[in-house]
Amino acid sequence: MELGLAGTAIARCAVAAAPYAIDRLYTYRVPPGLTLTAGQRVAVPFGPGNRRSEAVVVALGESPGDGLKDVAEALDGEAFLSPFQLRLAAFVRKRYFCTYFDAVRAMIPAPLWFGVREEAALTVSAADALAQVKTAQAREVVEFLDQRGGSAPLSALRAAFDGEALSKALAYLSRKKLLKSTQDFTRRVHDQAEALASLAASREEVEAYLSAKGRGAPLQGAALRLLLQLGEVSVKELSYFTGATGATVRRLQQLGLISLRLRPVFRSPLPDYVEPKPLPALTGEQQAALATLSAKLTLSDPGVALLYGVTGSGKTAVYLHLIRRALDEGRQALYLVPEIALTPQLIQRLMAHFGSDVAVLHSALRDGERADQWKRIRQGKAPVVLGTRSSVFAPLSNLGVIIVDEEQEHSYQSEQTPRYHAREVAQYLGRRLGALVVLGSATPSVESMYLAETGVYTLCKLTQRFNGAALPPVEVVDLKEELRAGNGSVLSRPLCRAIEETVARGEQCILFLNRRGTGQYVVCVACGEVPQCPRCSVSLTYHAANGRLMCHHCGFSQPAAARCACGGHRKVMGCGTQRVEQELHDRFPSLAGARMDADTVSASNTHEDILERFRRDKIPVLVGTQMVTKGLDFENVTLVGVLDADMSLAVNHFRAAETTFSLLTQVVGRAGRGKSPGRAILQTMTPRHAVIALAARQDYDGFYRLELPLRRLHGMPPFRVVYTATFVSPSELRARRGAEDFRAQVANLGLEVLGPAQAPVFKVNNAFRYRLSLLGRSDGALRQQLAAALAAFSRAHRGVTAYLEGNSYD
DNA sequence: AGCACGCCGACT
DNA sequence: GTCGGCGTGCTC
Repeated sequence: MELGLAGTAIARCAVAAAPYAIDRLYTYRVPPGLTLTAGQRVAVPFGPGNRRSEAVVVALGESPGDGLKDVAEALDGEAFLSPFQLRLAAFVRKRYFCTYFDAVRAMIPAPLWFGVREEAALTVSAADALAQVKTAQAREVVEFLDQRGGSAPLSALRAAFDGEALSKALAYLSRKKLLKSTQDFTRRVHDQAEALASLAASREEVEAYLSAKGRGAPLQGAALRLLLQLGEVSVKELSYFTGATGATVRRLQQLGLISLRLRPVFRSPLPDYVEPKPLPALTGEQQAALATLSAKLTLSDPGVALLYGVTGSGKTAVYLHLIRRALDEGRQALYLVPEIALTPQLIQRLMAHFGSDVAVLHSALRDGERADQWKRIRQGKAPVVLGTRSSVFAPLSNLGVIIVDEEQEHSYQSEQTPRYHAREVAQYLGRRLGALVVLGSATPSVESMYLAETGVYTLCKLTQRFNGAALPPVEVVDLKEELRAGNGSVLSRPLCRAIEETVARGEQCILFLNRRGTGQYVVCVACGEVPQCPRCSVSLTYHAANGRLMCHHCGFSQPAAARCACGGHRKVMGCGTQRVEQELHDRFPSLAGARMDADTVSASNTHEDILERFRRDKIPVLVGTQMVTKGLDFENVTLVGVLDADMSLAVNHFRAAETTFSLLTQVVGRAGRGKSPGRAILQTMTPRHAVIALAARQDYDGFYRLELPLRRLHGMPPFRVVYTATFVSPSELRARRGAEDFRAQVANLGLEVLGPAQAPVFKVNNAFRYRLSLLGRSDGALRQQLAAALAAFSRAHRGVTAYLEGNSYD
């Protein structure tokens, strides 16, 4: 220890309570007796009221500092995040305009977050408090607390009182110093462990004990004999096989014959065992791609590769070989997929080759499973990680390869703070850890293809379908013509004929509804009124399952009354999958159908259940949304119908054409994966639209050559970055003024600014949203200037929340 | 954001 | 006087 000059031990922390406007690392004194490590979570006092806030220690040091507050307590026993993850958090903060803590929290799986429990306590006796309190609400709160011995959790108060009145009363009481609130932090999920028993005495001693007991104590005898045979056995198994109870085990432990130890148990969603298989044999083309890619694995800066392979060309086989190579180099592999639905089939394949080296991470896992998969990864027990967007933050520090499959999918873009894009984060990881990043797609995003074409990425192509099968022929049906012929149904005549023919051959069909989230709604037949959300500027969606009208933005719901306020009858509208199912039934009464969408998929009736039934029972028709497009591989499906091919073109977004093309190509690719040839039918209102025609021909190159000049012309990605700034306030005027002010503030940064315009959903939860689009170069200096402008804005505009995002994928 | 402080008008 | 509303300043 230094003499005299020794400074105080300090911790620089990312504090949860610090909003964007004042976000920086805050310095606290580490009180004597507390030892901290960078990456550990702590509780600190913050603000004038010294409310306790969660924080993460980012760095430790010494300083002469005085006037520093003390760290209140350590929440973790050891570092929770690695030094690398802390660096990654710093990158995320800079890149995505969020706070340190937002960035750090992204690295932690939600089940391992701390929850705050807030408790309100009277500081004086209830009688003394009542003597000083005049308002009725505050008196009621004091009495409520008094009945509970002077204190109660805030949640109990919230349940008992009206929200507005309660916050007034609490503010009043704490102003008078009659009330103090405390915060403590608890974790949702705890570690699980199992007890293992083993012999603590020598074989001879145990045998001596057994013969001395003779026929007495049969349970002890059975337990000891099992242990003699097996060595170490979990107490659970010991009880199961011998009937021994906790008492028997305790007695044996007291006698010194056995000892117990705890071993952590990892709760797991993975199958216990998958039959091992050799890696799939590769075609010449696949081998060439693998050779190019694996040559990069050993480079110190392998860069990014785009694996552009037509549907069914066997990209997955290349990935598997690449993962094998990475493992052989002693390194880890991260395999990202856009949808949870894709993981079950992939887990089987990965485990067949890599066994217990595989971990899986996504938000549909149960809390305990998710937490434990994460811990296995952190402990280095699972060098192969399969997961969705958020698993790009998995605690891997020795990555050799990162695969981003279906890289064009917008589900890689996070919709919550931090609004990161997993493909971008993957590229950061690649650079920092010297890992190869492989972007895979049959329809790459225009950005990625542009970077591959200009030599920034390495381009690998797979042009042949794996089994040599031809792509299915595609027929485009003009729905306007159907209407003219008097067919207003969602099923055109050619599609109906095709369904009949397919079913007659004992083959199966998939009907795809290009519905983007919006479901069914109700409308009054008499006055035409559509029930709106009282808090948001959207119509309420009808949910048949609970018979309620619900708002997808704020959670509002109400029973779906059969009659409107005017007395008129209400009718369910919208081309949902339900309606398609109904029309199918009307047209083909004897035909069985299955439906897959957000309404029919649930915890007890998963994707896999529905798909398994479809496969096993040879259900003739499957009707579904987005979910049916992804990676399904059914040999017996020979007809794919797209009911409304142009739906996603109507969206006013620069990526509309790309999304539509990609979606249609994927859907069409679902047909004819087996021995029988497949076919596809696209129903559309705009049969001459270039994107529809190109998708019908499965002509990606044609699409790219059409789209790139348009992007260049409009200054859209990849030529510029679209920054989107959103301004939210309960006051419409303030939100708009805010947007105008920000526009003025960034006027000299050389950006093209569009707006302010009302956001697509103008009002959400009684708050109004205005938006600015800023087009500009993607460079660090500009981002820094924008970040500074945003922070200054937040300080200057009270009551307006501003968000900024620099990679609009949504 | 969340809190304290200070100023003001209104009620009592 | 005391309360609530609102603008302003600060957060290790």
